[in-house]
Amino acid sequence: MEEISLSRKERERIFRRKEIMDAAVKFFAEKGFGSTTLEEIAGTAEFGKGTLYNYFQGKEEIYKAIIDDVIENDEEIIKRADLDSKSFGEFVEKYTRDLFDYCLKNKYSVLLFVREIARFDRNYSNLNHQELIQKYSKIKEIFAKRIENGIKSKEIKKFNAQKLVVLYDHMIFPYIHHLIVCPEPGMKTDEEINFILSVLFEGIKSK
Amino acid sequence: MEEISLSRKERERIFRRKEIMDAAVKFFAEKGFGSTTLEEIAGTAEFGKGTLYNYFQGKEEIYKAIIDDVIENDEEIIKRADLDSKSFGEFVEKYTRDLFDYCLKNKYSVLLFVREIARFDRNYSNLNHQELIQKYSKIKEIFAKRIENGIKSKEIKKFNAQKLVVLYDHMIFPYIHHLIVCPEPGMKTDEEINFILSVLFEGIKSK
Amino acid sequence: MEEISLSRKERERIFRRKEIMDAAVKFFAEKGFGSTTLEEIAGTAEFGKGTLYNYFQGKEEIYKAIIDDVIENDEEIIKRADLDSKSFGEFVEKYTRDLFDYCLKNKYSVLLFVREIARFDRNYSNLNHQELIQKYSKIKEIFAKRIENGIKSKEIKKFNAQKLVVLYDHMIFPYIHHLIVCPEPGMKTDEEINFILSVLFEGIKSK
Amino acid sequence: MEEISLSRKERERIFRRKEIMDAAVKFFAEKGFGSTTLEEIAGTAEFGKGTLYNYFQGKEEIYKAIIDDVIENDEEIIKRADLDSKSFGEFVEKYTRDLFDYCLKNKYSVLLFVREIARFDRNYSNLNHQELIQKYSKIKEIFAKRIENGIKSKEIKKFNAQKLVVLYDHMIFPYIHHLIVCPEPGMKTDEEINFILSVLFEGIKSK
DNA sequence: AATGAATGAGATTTCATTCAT
DNA sequence: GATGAATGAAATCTCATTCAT
Repeated sequence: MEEISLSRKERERIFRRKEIMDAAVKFFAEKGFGSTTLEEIAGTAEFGKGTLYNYFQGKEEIYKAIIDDVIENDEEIIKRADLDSKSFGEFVEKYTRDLFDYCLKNKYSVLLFVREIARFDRNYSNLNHQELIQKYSKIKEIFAKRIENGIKSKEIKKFNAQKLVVLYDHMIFPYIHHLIVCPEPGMKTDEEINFILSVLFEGIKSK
Repeated sequence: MEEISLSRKERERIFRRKEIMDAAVKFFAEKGFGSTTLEEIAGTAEFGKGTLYNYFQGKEEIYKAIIDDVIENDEEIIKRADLDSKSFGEFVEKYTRDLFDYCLKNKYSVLLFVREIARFDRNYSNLNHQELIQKYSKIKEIFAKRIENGIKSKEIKKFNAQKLVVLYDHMIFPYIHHLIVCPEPGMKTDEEINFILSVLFEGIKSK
Repeated sequence: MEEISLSRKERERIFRRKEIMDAAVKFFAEKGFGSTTLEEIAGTAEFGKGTLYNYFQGKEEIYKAIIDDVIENDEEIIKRADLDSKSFGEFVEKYTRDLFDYCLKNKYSVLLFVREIARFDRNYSNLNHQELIQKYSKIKEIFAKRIENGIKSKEIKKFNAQKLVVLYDHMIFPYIHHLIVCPEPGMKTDEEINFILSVLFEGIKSK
Repeated sequence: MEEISLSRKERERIFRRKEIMDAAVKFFAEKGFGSTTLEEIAGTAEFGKGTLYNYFQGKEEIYKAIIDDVIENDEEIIKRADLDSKSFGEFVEKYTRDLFDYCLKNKYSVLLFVREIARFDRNYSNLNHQELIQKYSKIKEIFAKRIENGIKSKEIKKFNAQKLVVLYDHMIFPYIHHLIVCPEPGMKTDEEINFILSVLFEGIKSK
């Protein structure tokens, strides 16, 4: 009985944390960390200011939790794509498709990620994100390994894998972001994915 | 005589504005607008805090002036490339090369631009950037027109021009940024440009 | 139950606003708006600096609230005198007496009013006091109407009513102020009122 | 020659001091000491900010010089009236008339005086005005003495002289101020003086 | 657990005064 | 003597955090 009660409490706690993060991500994405106030977040989350402190240690922890969440999802997505695919092409397509789905459901997370990803290249951060940066590095490593395999199997040309990862990340997130922010009626995910992957694989030059 | 004297003052004023902007861009880029303090800016610029107010109306104006400066340079660069090139390939190469040069000399501006460019898609801004956004739109229009011409002349495949511009912008700035932040010794600009343009034109798939 | 609880909070809020205003009026009166600091006000009100902002939007709002309060009280006093009196003499005596009472209990408000009343003649104000000025005009109108009636009923001589109001106001407030600031031991309100009303009604010339 | 040159310089110096004071009085009167900036004053006086310091030690000295000037003129006016008149009535009339003339030529001085006179009752001042207050006391003494004489000679009723002075001062300055600020076309000084003196001497009650 | 009033450290901004030109 | 750029002390204002209820 007690265990069940605790478990419900625990579930509620996680649910409320998520609600706060959902409220916060919008502001962090649009205004940046320093220009966002806890009052805005609390107001949007429909909690009192003080209540946030029952769920997070402070502003920074909310921020970290959001980024963490995005990275964790990204990691899960890439791992699944890695497992479920054989060729490099298959891998990228699956990864891109699932990323798309995730982003469409979490539009402010993408915007935040687009704005923050630049910092991850190095420790360009006033906050201490060592763990986050390391987690993000793992994702990049998985990608890089698949690229190297793709090169070995002659599926793709011989490129510097690190650079290609950078190129992909900085191409895919802003592009998704653009689709979210400037949506065209009748947009079809498949077509968009085909477009971006065709550019990536075939280039823009006509044959 | 008097005219020269006035002109010197004016030149000095512009020079000092630039010094302040140079000090500020570093912080805006690394920490974001809201987390940057005027004290940091003033300290780096080696001015007293109050002196900044003789050159700018406030923190926001400094920020705007920096973005404005980047966009103005971008505009100049793309216009020159537009004039000096015949084919689309020639145009992109020239534009990319000059952008590279500019960015290598203004590394914090790129970083700032990478972080802020996402906002320009829509009015995602706590600051009022109408003019800036319009200026940036003009740059994109020039690019889009060249793409359409490239499509007409069968130089490149039939893509949605708007989307391709987005793709290019969000690919080139982060990539340059990455090179600046994670520099490899012996990096050669030409090779980097060849790499990114080869991906863009030919794709990554081996033939 | 809930209603009572809400009401207590609201009452407390109003009470604290008044405490801040009471602390502020002293400084505004003695030193003027521009030379008064929020630190002084907060210190005297025994609040932290930031707390003031939970009750007022800023320094200016505190100032306006004080003036507003004085004018509101003045309005109430003159309206009651207007209702409770028949002859003009009765009216002025009642109004003057109640004004005296109010002023003796709110000495800094008088001082402030004496210093600021001059601005009300016209929009001589760096602050925007349109509403306040209008409220004050209403008070003057009530007085002017009574004067006109007094003239009609031959109780008083034929004067320009507007000018007489000005004269009364600029005579009564400074005089009360003088009594507060330079109090003589054994001062009796009745005698003071008799003095000022005798001058006003009979003049100083001996018969 | 040198003496003449010095003398011209000295005259110019005094002239420029006056110009600065004329510019300043407007702002001190309208906005108060603390809310007036030297930049405003310098701008209006058509001098550079730094130039003010060649003529005054600082903001406070400008302020003092203005009040000093008003009081000196007031003193001169009352002294002349004192000398040139026999009866109390004659004295008050002459004093009032000359005060009117002076005020009409120095409208901001009156406004300033109206706003500052309240402080003189006691040392209600953040600035140190001991000398000014003493000077002003002298003026009041001259007036009080004439009142006492007027009482002795049965010209006027037996009033407390101090209080009557207060009443006169606080009646005359605001009234003049009102005429300046809300001027009616065709206003005649003589009539206004007659009005105010008739109230003062005869009262408002109809016989 | 939820709240929001209170707080004060720290941010932005103002401005009298100085001083090199 | 005239100037206005530079300054920093001091002002206003913001807001993350605490804490009593």
